[in-house]
Amino acid sequence: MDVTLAAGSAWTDPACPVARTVDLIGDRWSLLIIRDAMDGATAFTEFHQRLGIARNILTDRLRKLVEHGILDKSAATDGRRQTYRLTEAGQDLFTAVVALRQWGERHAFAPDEPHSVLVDGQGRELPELRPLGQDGAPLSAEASRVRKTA
Amino acid sequence: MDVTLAAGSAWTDPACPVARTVDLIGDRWSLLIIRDAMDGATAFTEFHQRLGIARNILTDRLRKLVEHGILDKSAATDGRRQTYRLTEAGQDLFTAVVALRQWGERHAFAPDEPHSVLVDGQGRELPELRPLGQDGAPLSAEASRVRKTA
DNA sequence: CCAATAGGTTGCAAAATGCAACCTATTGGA
DNA sequence: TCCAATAGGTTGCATTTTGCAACCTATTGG
Repeated sequence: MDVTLAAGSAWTDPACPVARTVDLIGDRWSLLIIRDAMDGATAFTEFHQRLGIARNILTDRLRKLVEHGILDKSAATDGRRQTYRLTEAGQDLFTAVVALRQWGERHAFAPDEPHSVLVDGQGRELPELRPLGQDGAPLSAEASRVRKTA
Repeated sequence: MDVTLAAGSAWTDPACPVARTVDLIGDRWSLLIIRDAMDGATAFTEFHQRLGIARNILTDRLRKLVEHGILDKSAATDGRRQTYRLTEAGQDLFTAVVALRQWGERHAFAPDEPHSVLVDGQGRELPELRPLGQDGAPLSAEASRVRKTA
């Protein structure tokens, strides 16, 4: 596998996986495009209507997401449509999207404010995601640390 | 609790917790500031040096993160320093940071490329985070759906 | 065969970002 | 006691990114 950012641009912090991920999808729109793709959107117009994003920016973001191996672009059977689908790497962002969603539910809404809910096949809300240590106990930021590369 | 964006600006998608979270921390720097705060950074200069961010932008991001209840600002015992600490809401972003980190480890590095590693108190790497259904089985994006608010 | 649909591109204005110089308060040491 | 260094900003200006609206081309269904 060969992973690259745009030609002529460099990683913000090459050794840090968080920074690399932010470099790839950390703008105002990419994650929402991915969210909608997970919710079934596949066509340009569909993303445009759901998001209210400017068309030229959407073009650019879709191109970059394809470039970065997160979306796959193909011609639909209907010859005028293009189909954008999540690659395996794109689907693997599900965990991150769920984590951001659950944080938003807890901290970005007033207690009485309604919001959409992510449910499983049986219509039940998902349990809260939490990092665990190797021993299976919940792990906090203070109880962990970043081991720098040699 | 009262949650607001900047005065004069509106949520990109008010009913969606993912979108609200992105509105709050979805720019090139906020998540990296939070990452460094989790790694022990507390002072303006410390963030500036670790990130290589422009000073005026750092000032702006720190102010917004404080405004949004993610960081807390206080005068240090050393009268010239300010101390920025994660609030409870800020610490609660740990799950999201871990999810983004683990995705980056899996998809933003070539197999032989070195990267920093997050370890628990005993120096052991964390297990991979995965969303589960109420039944405890791993849940994929396709097996879930978003239930819109009435 | 023609209007509607789909997926763009282009030009220009507005906003966000980055850089470097400057400013003020506190501090520690000679 | 004073003064250079430290810390945390602010300001002005250039560059980059974003947003809006108009335009373009190919395909489709009636």
